[in-house]
Amino acid sequence: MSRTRPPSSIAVARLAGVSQSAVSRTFTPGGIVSPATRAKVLAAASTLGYRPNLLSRSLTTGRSGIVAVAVGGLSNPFHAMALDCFATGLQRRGQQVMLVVVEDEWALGSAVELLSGYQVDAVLSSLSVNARDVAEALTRFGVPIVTMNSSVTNRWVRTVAADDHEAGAAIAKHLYGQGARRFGYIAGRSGTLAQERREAGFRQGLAEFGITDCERAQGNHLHSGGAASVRALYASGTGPDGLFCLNDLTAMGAIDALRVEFGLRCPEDVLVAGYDNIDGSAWPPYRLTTVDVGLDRVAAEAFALIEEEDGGPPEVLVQPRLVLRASTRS
Amino acid sequence: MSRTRPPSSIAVARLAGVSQSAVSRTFTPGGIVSPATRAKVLAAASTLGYRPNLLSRSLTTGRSGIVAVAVGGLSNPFHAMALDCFATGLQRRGQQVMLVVVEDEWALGSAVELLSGYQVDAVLSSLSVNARDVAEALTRFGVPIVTMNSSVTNRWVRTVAADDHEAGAAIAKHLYGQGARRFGYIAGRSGTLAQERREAGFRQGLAEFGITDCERAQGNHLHSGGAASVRALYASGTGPDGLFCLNDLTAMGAIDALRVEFGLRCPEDVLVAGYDNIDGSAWPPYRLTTVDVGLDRVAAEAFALIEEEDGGPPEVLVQPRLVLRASTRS
DNA sequence: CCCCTAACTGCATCCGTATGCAACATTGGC
DNA sequence: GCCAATGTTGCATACGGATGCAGTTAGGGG
Repeated sequence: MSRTRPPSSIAVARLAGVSQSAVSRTFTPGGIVSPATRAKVLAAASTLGYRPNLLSRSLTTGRSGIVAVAVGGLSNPFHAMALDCFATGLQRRGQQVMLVVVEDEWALGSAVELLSGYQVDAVLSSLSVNARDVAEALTRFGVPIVTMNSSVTNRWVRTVAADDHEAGAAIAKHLYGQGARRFGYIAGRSGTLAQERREAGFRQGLAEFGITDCERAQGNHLHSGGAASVRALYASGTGPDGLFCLNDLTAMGAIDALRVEFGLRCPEDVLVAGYDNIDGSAWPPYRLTTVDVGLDRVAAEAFALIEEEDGGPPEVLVQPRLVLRASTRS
Repeated sequence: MSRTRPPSSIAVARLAGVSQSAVSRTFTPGGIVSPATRAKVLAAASTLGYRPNLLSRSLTTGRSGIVAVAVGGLSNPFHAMALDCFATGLQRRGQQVMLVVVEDEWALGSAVELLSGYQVDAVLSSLSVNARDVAEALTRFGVPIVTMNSSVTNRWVRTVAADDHEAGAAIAKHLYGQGARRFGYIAGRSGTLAQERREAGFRQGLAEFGITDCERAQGNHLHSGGAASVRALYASGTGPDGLFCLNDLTAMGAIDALRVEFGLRCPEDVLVAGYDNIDGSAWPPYRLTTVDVGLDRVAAEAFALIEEEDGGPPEVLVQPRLVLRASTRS
């Protein structure tokens, strides 16, 4: 596509019969120009279709106005929600979003390396950083990074976390209160912090009722993993009657498999709870009890963190909210 | 966050005892430097943690390496899928993604205005452009724009379209073949082209069986709109026994409402088909017959278009694929 | 009517990198 | 031992815009 260079401030200045600085000042917020000059400049700019080149502006100002957002696979609605939240929030604040889709925290490292070349003002990530060497690598770029649920933080890597432990315990208490006595937990793929905290909280919650047994299966954060886990848990003998899944997608897969493959009803035979409060969790086939982390608040805290002067807290905790629905109403 | 400016090529040059141009050539693909100099430069660069500033590079080269992607609300999984496709494809091609979340095509106009200030090399959008003045506004920026399903195209605004008309007709034929005789169509909010083509194709398909009656309701592209439309269609008397919805989310809402609010079964009482083939459409409660537009091919064609020299086709058509599932198996 | 001040303008320079051009060194051929 | 060809290097400048500083102008007060 043969692109001719767009008009520069010099071209506008020439047409308007003023200096290039006058053009620059006209388009710089807070720039001092007389109304007459401003009018001439704006007229010339509009006939030429001039728009200031924001990249070269960032050369002098040192701020690009670009914030990078790194998210995991968008086929998980939670990641899509998080991205939507971050992106619209940033747009409202007049910042641009550079998107990176990333597999895991190691990919985050190389992504940030690349992004630092684009002088991004900050990086927001819905992934967590739990490996010390990844955190150190990220630190090298001198870019403020805000992640979700990281266990490793430092001057440049901060985190906004939901109180997953608390939420896990609350789910345990709720399930017990609804009459469940044989418990199961369906985990995610890797040992992420969110995952570990939810499970630990759940088990501690159970322990308070003197329950130490809790079956466990490994999913993949997706619908298919929930279904596969149910197959593993219920294949022989009686499975759990209270099931906590690390996220909604997993829980929905679990419910579907319980019904279709084992003829078990939810909530009559098995109580199921999830996490994330994605749109689908509220639909009639599921009516899933779940946990809403409050992405709006997470985003707001993240925005505050990247503006924070040095010395801000390395970790901010947000209180998630239990969403009770029919999937756990016995 | 007090950020100290990152090291520049001059700093590296000084440390390595060479000229700034030598540093530049070392980091420019195809740059001519002797192995000895390159080694010195790389050593100095690594001790300083130097990364070339890609923004100032784009100042001289005229290409930023940034492609903008504009998508509608990400709570619709289809948009999330499209974004995922575009983003991973662009990343693989070494381009960066600037994301804009946008309400409608008018918002697209102002978004592109802003983006052109960032010298994006191209704009990909999962929205369609149907208003002539929007298309003309977009043209002013001299940025190649590839949209989905636009009815207005020109030198700068091209489009990759799925053959929605054909797909709509195929759905009609399929529903008729499965025994449906009273038909209904649930539309989207606005008069987008995709929407109109799907409906027109559906009606034409019905016409081939001599059917000219087709009830109609207006949804909102979301689950809630499908449910509301079903309420409108089935409130009085017998509703349709063959229902085509402009997208999967709407269809899933329709199915849920049919079952929960009217006690109607799908597919036994009503055949329901959707469009998009989002993940959830395959889950047991729905097993939705739908249309897969083949986002991979769409993305590939879009990439080809933005590289095309002048004179490429303004519109590329992609053949969608019918996905038959239990929701239409009588 | 004059002087001082405030408002504005343009000049020059800088931001970090790319690149045409001339200068330079090295090597080989004769 | 001289010249030319080849391969490197640095100098200078350009990209588009922001800004300190000095100079200009207009306006107000005495």
